[in-house]
Amino acid sequence: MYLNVDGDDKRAIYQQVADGIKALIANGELREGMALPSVRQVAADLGVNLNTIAVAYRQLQDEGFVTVRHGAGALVAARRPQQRDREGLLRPLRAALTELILAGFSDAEVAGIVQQELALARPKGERK
Amino acid sequence: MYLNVDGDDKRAIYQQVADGIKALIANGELREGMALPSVRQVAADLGVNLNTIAVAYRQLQDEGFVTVRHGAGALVAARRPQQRDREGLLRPLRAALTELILAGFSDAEVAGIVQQELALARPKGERK
Amino acid sequence: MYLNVDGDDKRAIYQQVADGIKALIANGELREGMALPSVRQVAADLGVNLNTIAVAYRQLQDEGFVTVRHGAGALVAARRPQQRDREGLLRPLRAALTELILAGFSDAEVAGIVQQELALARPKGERK
Amino acid sequence: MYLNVDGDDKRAIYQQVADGIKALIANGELREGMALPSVRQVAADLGVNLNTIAVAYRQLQDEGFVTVRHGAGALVAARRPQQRDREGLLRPLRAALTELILAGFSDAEVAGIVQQELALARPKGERK
DNA sequence: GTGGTCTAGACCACG
DNA sequence: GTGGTCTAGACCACC
Repeated sequence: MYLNVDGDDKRAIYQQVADGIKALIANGELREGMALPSVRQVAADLGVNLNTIAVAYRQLQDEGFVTVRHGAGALVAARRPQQRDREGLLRPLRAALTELILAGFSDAEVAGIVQQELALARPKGERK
Repeated sequence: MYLNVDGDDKRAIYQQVADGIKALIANGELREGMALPSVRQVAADLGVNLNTIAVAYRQLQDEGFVTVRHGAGALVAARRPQQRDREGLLRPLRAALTELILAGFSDAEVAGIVQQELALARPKGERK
Repeated sequence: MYLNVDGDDKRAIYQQVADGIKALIANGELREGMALPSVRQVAADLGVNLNTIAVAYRQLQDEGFVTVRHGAGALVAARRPQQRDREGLLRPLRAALTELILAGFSDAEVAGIVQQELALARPKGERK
Repeated sequence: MYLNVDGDDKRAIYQQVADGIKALIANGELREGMALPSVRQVAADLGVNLNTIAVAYRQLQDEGFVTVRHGAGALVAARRPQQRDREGLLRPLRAALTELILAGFSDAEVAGIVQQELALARPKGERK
């Protein structure tokens, strides 16, 4: 279970944690129904405040990735290709691609980088 | 010159403006040496405070995309494929791709979306 | 912790503060990992507006001297001998030396002044 | 007569011009009694506004480096090791040295850089 | 006209 | 508690 927080990362700590757990769900390390580590556990492992992790879990719950069982930990929710507004989904992608373009990468290079990142973000044996 | 701010966007206003100008530079609407609209102009157009736009311009200057000449306006800087640390460049891309994956898109679909966004982010006649 | 702003100084207040903190880092009063005083604290101490100090801290963060953790304070960043373009580094030195020359100091005198200032700018026990 | 303005330089244009002329005086290219090029000439050469150069000349006059003959151009003033307040003279030096230290240079390296810059800033045949 | 700085005061987001 | 953002409005510096 690889979660970490990085001081050089501009995202808030809770966001790094939430994004990290989403990544674990995306790549299959965390599968439907599996229990997430407890808030206390994560807080201790990462050396951050309990409330910070609680906020991350709260966001994951709000977004539907996790179901919290009152007083009994959190589970990875059943996958739901629920439609999120396409705009909210594409905005971060656009910004990221713009940065790559301005950094001087060609379309082909960007496509290559994307393929590479997708390979890392996907479950090992499952190609969709 | 299409710049706008969106209340639904989670980014700060000044960040939306800065990102918007970067996008205009990336797609060639703003080319090297061209003058940016004045801080006051943008502020009036978008209906936000002068200082907010000034912060955006300052960030663009700090990042080297724009050269500001005190008392005269701001110009799009000569391009500098200056290397930024790769991590800082890839982190936002990773997060964006993770969201697409979790939204249920296959690798092929994601690749298609990326191609489509790249086409929009690039200058019309210039394919790199 | 000696920070002060001087009305006779031509630099902007936020710049004086940023430079002052850089000096404290350079001379070892602020070491890697140490917490900086809070924005509010500095603002109160110096009798200037909160935002002015916030601008200084932001510049320090942008230049990599400080890592700011939203909601928790700011820390002196781990040192990074990251290369800045030599020109930008030498220009202020050239201007300063020119002023000394025009003030009538000989090369030897200038060298002496530089040694004296270096001694003040360095940590007490550590000569590099 | 080498004067130029650089968009990457953070100083105001008029300040770059004034500093440039001071450097020419310091290194002997402009000697006591010599005529400075006309405001119009410099403005045309550098491609900047007349008023900008006028401001630079005004500053040089205020600081005593130049005597302006109403309607008849400007001359390099007789040298005057006039005491400027030491603080105002040392502040820029301190800031420049701090930046060098933070960039990772040792005392010896800084001293070497200073010697090198002094050699460039001095008249060829005259070592003081 | 341009951008730069500063203030006062408000509200939000984070830990 | 911390820092981040935004506003309104002022004044300055530069071209």
